[in-house]
Amino acid sequence: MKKAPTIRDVAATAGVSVSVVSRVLNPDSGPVAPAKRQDVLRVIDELGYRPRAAARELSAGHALTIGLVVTDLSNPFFARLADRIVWEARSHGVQVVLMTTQEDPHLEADSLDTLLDRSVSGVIATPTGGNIEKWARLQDLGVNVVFVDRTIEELADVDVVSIENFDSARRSTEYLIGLGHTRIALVTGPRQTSTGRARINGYRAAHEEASLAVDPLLIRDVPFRGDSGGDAVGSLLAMPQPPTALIVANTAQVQSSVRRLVQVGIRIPDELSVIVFDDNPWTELMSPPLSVIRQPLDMLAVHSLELVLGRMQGKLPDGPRFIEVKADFLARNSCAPLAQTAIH
Amino acid sequence: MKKAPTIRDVAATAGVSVSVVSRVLNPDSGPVAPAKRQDVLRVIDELGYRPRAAARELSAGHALTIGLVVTDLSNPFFARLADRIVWEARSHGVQVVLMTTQEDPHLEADSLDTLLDRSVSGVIATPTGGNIEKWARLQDLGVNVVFVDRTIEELADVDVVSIENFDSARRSTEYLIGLGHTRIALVTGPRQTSTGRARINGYRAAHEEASLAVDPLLIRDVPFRGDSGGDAVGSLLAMPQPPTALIVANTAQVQSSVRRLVQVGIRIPDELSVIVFDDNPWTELMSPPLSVIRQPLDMLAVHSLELVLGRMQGKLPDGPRFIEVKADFLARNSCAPLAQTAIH
DNA sequence: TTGTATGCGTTATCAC
DNA sequence: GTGATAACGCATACAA
Repeated sequence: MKKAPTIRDVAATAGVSVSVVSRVLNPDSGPVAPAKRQDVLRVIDELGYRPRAAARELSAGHALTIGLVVTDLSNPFFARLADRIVWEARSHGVQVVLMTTQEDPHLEADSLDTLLDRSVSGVIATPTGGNIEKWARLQDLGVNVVFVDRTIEELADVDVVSIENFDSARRSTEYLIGLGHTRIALVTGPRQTSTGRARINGYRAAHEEASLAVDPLLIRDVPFRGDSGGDAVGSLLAMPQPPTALIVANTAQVQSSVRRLVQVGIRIPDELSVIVFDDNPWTELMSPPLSVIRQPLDMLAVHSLELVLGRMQGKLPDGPRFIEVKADFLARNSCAPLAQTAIH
Repeated sequence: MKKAPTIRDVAATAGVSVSVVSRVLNPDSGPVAPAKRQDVLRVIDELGYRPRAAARELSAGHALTIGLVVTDLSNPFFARLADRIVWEARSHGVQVVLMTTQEDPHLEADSLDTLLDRSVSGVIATPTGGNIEKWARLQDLGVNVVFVDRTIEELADVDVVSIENFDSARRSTEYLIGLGHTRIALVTGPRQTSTGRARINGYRAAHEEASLAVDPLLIRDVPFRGDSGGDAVGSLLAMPQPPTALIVANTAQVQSSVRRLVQVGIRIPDELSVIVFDDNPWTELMSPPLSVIRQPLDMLAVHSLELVLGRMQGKLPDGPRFIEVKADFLARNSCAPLAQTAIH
């Protein structure tokens, strides 16, 4: 177990001073004679020298690193988001430290502290909704914060990237109304979240548009964690006058919801039309293939990274940005006109 | 945008020297009077002081960080593995920097360099198979390396955690043979990988045991990336004498393989019995629910983390460890006796 | 028990 | 063009 060479080793064996080596390492930091540059580069290669990140960061005051704070990587939505972000970040030479919160504000608080210790220059996060002061403090310390998928409205000055929640919910609802459904159930995220509210509003808007009353009992805002989606589905199906259509707009609860549907053996779309918010490949493999609102998480990833990096390089105008990306509705075979819907 | 307080700020406002502060920060590094300790702790809290990681690492010579190198987070197997590892690591106070390789040795090489720069004290990885010297160098520099799921046999002295590949393949094959099948196809990973070979051997062993000849054309070792699984399935189904059973033992290719099966509309298990290596929840949601070899990635995660941490704390005996965890076979409804299998 | 001084590896400032 | 040298923030050996 030998120890890694330092800039001094390079300087010594190349017969120059550390300043010269540093300058070839950071090309724009000063002049260096072409001949010496070659020498130094050769030695660097020979010795396998690599500058230590810790030293750089200490000197620079901040790290070429961003924090990625998601709730849970076992949710394919976040997993794929993370995948794209890591990938995109790499191509810009920035590392990603990953933290998960399990939707728990305490764990989130922990993560934010740690990120601060690391002096990351940016954070991409799906906030739990708590820790307002902590997020503010982070920003105050010069960390660029970008929220993705959700947001915290109390927090000014933070960039946000999300899908068109209102519109997506409205379109799905319209589609089902167009099929003749009047009792459409909605399983969505907590009302405390921006996402949850926007989707409920979209659902409502579609009803108003069609002069349809909405039965509040058909709207279930459930937590992101646990089996809440499945439970909601169970309870909806047990209603005296059950819904003939269902929209699962809580991405984290799609799997649990669908599992319940499969378990109770309800026939889709004959007995129930179904639309889910997801972009999971397996929705296509079911029978019938599920109609989905496909979340373009490539776009989410690209935009959020663009934002942090842009901020880091100071090449973005002041003032928070709000980017909404369109989510496509993909009709497959899980929805049918009400006419052919059996009576329960 | 104010700047974060340093240890000096704390020392000053607490009316002590930096060493005292440092000692309360690192309890076992020296004595400090109870009264002063309280003072310092109070000031730390008031100022919201947190030690900077970069400075600590520079001083210590290494970081309380591990690198996690996986091929691809859009593969749920790795996503969930990552989730568990991050979770487990957090509870031990170590951060995780995440990198993906896309199965590309070049990207992997890049990642290893970066990890070196960061002076991580440990790496958990799913190696691509290349970069032998680089892995060796990493170890030589004192980085604890743990391979998970796969391994590189040329590399001595590295800890490995994997599932019982040979046994899992053998049991699946035996199960199908027991059902009367004699033409069992196997889609697995590249023969260059330890995993791929072990699974082929297991498959072979089951055949020998039953005095059954193996048709080499039924064994398809395909890459981890791309649609190779689907293509293999297509080609298998097009054989003059197609298989009556299929084992997809390449976790990364399960989705593409199953998609193909769904596309061609083959009836499972009537026309084809199917077993896949996976632990993905959606396998249960299909009709019929797929029989699977369930990879206990909780165990993989826990063990690999235990190994790196154990090495980091020097509390593990010398010499490489090889941990194999059992994978359960879960019979669902995608396999049927040959008797009821239709003639193609 | 406490404080002072030095080093960790780099970058940046400034003389030369 | 180049080379000392002082930060950067923390830990630590050593002196007090």
